[in-house]
Amino acid sequence: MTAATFVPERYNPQTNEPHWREVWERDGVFTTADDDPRPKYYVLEMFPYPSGRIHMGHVRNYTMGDVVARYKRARGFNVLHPMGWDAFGMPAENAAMQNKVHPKDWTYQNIDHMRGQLKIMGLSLDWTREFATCDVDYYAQQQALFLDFLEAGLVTRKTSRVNWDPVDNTVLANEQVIDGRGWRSGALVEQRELTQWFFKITDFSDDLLDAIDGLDQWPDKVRTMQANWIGKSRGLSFEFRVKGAPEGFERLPVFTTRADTMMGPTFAALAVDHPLTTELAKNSPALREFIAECQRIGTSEEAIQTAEKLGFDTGLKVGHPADDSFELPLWIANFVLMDYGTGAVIGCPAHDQRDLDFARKYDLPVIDVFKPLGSDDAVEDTAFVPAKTERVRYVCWHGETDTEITCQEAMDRTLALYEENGWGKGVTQYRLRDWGISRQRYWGCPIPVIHCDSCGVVPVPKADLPVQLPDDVSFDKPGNPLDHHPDWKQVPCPKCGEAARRETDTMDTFVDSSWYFARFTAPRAETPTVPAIANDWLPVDQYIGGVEHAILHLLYSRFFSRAMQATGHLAMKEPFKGLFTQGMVTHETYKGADGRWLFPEEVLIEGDSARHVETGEAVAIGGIESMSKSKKNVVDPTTIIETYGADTARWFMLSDTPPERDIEWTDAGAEGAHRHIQRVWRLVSEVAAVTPADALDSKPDSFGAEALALRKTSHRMVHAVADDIEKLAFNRAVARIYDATNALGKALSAFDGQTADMAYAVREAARFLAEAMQPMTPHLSEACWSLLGGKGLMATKAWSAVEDALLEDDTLTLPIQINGKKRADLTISREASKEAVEAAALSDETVIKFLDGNVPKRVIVVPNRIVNIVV
RNA sequence: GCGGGCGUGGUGGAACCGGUAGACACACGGGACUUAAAAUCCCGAGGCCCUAGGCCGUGCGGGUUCGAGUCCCGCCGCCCGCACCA
Repeated sequence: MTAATFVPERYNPQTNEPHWREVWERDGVFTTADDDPRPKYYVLEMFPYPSGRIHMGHVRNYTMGDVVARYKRARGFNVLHPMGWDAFGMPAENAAMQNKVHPKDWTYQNIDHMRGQLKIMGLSLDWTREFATCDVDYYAQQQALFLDFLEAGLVTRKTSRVNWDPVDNTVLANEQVIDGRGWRSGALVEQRELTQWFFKITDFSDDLLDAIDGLDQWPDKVRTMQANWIGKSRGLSFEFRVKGAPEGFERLPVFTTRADTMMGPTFAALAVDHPLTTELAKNSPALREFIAECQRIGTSEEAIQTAEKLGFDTGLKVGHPADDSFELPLWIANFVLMDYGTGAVIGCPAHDQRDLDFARKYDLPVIDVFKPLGSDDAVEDTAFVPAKTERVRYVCWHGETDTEITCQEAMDRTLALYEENGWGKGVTQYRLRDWGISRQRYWGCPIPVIHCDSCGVVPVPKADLPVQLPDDVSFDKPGNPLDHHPDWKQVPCPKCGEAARRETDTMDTFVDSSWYFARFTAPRAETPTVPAIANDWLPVDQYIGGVEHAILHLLYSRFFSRAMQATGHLAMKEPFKGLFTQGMVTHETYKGADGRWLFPEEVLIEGDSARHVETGEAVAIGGIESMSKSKKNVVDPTTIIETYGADTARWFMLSDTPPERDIEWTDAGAEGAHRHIQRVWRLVSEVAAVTPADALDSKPDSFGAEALALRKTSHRMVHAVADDIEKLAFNRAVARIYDATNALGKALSAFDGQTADMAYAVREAARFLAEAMQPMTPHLSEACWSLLGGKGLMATKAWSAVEDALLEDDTLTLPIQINGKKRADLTISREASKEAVEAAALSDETVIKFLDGNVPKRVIVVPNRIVNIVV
């Protein structure tokens, strides 16, 4: 048979894919042993919340992780690649309220369904290690960790504010507050102060900040965001002397990062929840009304900072720390945060935009402390906020006039002056706050403590763990079901034996996800970790997930590693050695004539316009946005996999778009991906049919030009794909594979079946193609491998070694520029000296023509790169 | 508001350290095969100028450099996070 007469069968993913998954499962190919002598590699994708169905974002995330896992396995590593479920959280309780289904049943049903969906993706996961964070076995160990942290002094109780729905009598999450109202009741939200549990993450502020330097396999943007979140700053701490203050409030601590503006404040302001504000409100109905109004904004910093600036003049005056006779009016302002600094600020409108907006609104004076060099313009509606390193002219500065120094110098001098005179002192401040973990909800890990009237807060003895969630709960009334449960909280005090009450708060679900990666190393252990095993596997070599977790989840996990180290559960501080943040999956949006969103399958696209599949009504094509249920611009992975197979979905997710960027799902793209799968199968089938099965058993002594060219392409492809996968540049690997596929196709159509060198090159190219695609399209590759007579499973095969001699050419083509513009090409030996290259370039016909008799001023030769002739 | 990121043909993108801008793919157009269609294969293609050839071109405006998509300064647009969504 020849290539011309061979008619291949179409590749059928519906039969092939389940077959290979069964083989992998039968052979336990992806079950990981801890005692395997090979070097360990731990690859982990952020585990999913069991919402009910997997979405395309999961497909993308898990495909990327799987490529790394399969590739590393081929490179000889003992790979740990587990999967679990981030299973506690609000949606289960919402489902319970709406559909009368128990959160536990809802969650485990969702997990069962989603596990099935993940399995058909062909992921190389060790399912024997699976767990859900709502498994009693998991949260029991989390409670043990809590008790250890408590004992180690890493846990504290203090008050903090929550969004309170006065109609439903329940605490609201920030996302449940919409325009200042409760999402269900519509009531205006209030704020309440509750005593809550906190992890003392601020004990590690400096360490969490300093250690960012060592996270050299993390994206710079995430490192910057974490550093900014911790927000270490050096500034001036001083006191306001409050004239006519209520008793105990005569002196108020204040902190400012811009000490150099202390010559120009025009007001002082307190947070709405500052103790003095509360005190003054006792005798002022107007202030109480003002506070209530501010509190309707909610507790999120975003809402507070974007709200219109509001102020209330207390009528009190405070003295400037350097000159008590310089008096500033004391205001209450809604943009001052109680959580940062001391909840009191000194307002210098000329050099802070918020202060300026506030001053303009309430007609407060604006004093220019400094001006840009060469300008005498006074600030109008834009504050002048130069970088600390910028030189500016200080108009009037402690007796000096027109001093030109940098802001940093001015700050240093102010600090020194204040310390000398006892007006204030330099202090270091952090933006980072302790981590409040208390949630007034049912579906979370119970906090294992007991409140006793005589003994106070008593930890649950470890022997009494787990504190299990009761199953018999009702969601008929709002609020925390644990709190209204008839008897769950009634327990004797472990210390004195008297009647006491269980803590009814559960933990923030971020706690669950802050150590699951450690639990995967010993998922059934009766302690949180088995340190010897955990330390062998951790840190996670490559962690992959969405950018939306760049700060909180990752910072909390970093805290947990430190806390687990302090309590003897782990030996390392940093949980994730390599981090990759992938982009989202987007899709076009569609709206019907009545303005309702439409699912993509309801829409028929015709050129630039669209209409409804059934009704034929005109459909408006909207923007390309992140897939979301609310906008219906979602594509169900299961449908895609049923239509095209998992390999097509995987291939599409890796093609074209760089993994860190958003990818747009299009039908055309999916079809294109599928065509490639079919094409590879066709080519490999053809190779199997037209070349002898033993073609690779003996290597020909020499190769003709075409065979050599094909071999160069295949070897370079395997080499480059390996490099690209190491760098997680999957889209580049895909482009390389397309290239090699095209080369194989061309070689095959010219192949007459006679020459041994070409038979060898073609077989080799086909095997390399199947092999390089294995991490991405594992089912197809397994089928190709089998067809080509490969021994054993592709999934367990070692990555092929390439021949270095085939990777580089002896000659290369250099571009020649004249005055920076490309004018000619020069083909020359890779080994040629600079002088030889220069001589060859200057004697080039085109170059001579362009020089037109002019003598080059300069010739720049960058070896193996470029020649630039300057005339 | 604050913090972070991104922006290159009709589209997704490539260009590794500042060195040939547009690899590879999608969509499109033309051709081959076919009774026909699908599938497949081949060819074409950033824009402008009449061609040889040249000019312009990486969101916009400046700058540094022999040379800028890449570095610097200033804008514009879009996206993510903001501590109780996960």
